[in-house]
Amino acid sequence: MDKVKGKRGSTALKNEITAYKRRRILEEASHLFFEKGYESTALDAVAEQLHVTKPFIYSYYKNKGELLYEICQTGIQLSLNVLEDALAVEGTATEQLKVVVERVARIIIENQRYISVYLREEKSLDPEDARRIRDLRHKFDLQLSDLLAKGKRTGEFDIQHPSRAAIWISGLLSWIALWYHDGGRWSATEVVMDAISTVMKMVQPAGAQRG
Amino acid sequence: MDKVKGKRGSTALKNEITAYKRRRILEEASHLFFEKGYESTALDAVAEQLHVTKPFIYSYYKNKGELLYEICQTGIQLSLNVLEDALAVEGTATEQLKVVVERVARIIIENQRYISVYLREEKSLDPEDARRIRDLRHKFDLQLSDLLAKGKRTGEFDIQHPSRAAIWISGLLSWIALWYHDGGRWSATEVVMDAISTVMKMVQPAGAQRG
DNA sequence: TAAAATTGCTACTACCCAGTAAAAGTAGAG
DNA sequence: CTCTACTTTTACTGGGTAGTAGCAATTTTA
Repeated sequence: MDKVKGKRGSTALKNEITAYKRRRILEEASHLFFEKGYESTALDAVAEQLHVTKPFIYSYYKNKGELLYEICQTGIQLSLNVLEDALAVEGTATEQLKVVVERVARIIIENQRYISVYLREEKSLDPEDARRIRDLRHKFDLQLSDLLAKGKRTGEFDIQHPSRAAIWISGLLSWIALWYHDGGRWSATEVVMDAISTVMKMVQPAGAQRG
Repeated sequence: MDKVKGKRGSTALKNEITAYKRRRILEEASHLFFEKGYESTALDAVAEQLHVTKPFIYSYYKNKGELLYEICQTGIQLSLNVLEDALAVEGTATEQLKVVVERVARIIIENQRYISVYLREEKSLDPEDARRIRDLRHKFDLQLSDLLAKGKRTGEFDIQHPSRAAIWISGLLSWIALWYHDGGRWSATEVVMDAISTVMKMVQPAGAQRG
């Protein structure tokens, strides 16, 4: 029996279970926040989806705001991670940009709930939390901007202002979260492909060939 | 004394005053909904801004939802009107598209509050109201799509699928409402100009000159 | 100036929901 | 079997707000 910090038994497994419960709570909360909006969703409704009660949630999350923070943070952090992974792939700016757009578009479609809850509910976040997430987005835009600047130097891209171009591109990607829906007019793959070619046209110099 | 429909006196002026009061209510409501979100804004707060009381608002609007509807509807209707005006201007598809993007971008910046409240709070709308506004947006996308299709036929535009391109373009325009802010890094004019050149690059065939 | 209509406000209700205290239930250790 | 630690629930409070009934003030009409 280890008395380390007052805990006993197989803490490893216990932590996994706790983590699992937290994930499930987050999942159902994100569904409901996405469907009905944050303020219109009662934690009792989230609890009901999980067949538990509200105080159950409160023993895994400090309050409703923390739940919102984790949802918003998750979406943005995932996008940022994917961007950084994609940038690590060797290649020309053109090749890298294609990989970035493809992967980020995919992750946004897969995590649509998280991203769109963030875009819609930013105002409901605790100001400090909002700032932290804005910093992540800023990091995203900066890295994208650096890539565009690199492509501009090599002559691959024709853009006037990399940081403004980065905003249009990250906007185009975010926009997917706001209108895409499963089983809609277009498949995820079509949307991703179209996002790639649209972004490439935005940056390609006049006279360039279609990639 | 005209007993027409139970009204008397100078109904014309009275109606103007009533309309003015409704506009003022809408204006303050849109400010607060924009700053704090719809559900987090109490009608008492709106009343306070106007130096009146809540029942005052209820004598000009049926309920809080009607206020939200008018705000959302206003923003979208304005954009649609501007699009239709712009399409009435004679010219090639290229010229028309430039005019469309310029005017719509401007109207979106001018009416940012209305547009972004709509984008964020669509889920809080009465389903019937939401449908009506979605129809307006759909009309917008269709007209834009027709313009793109026309440009494609004449060879001015190189796009695979006009209706998907229309979504990217209307997304790019809507996106402005979500990140632009007065006194920020870029002026309204810079943003509008950049929107135009970005959209034109999205549709221009390979080998085309910068406009 | 008095009646009638209109306009706005005071004061209230009814409901919803975030958050909590404390009890009940459950499982492992000896 | 029972003590202990942990998990989940029952049952509640407090604060906030949408919406309303009815009164008070003002303006209009005659």
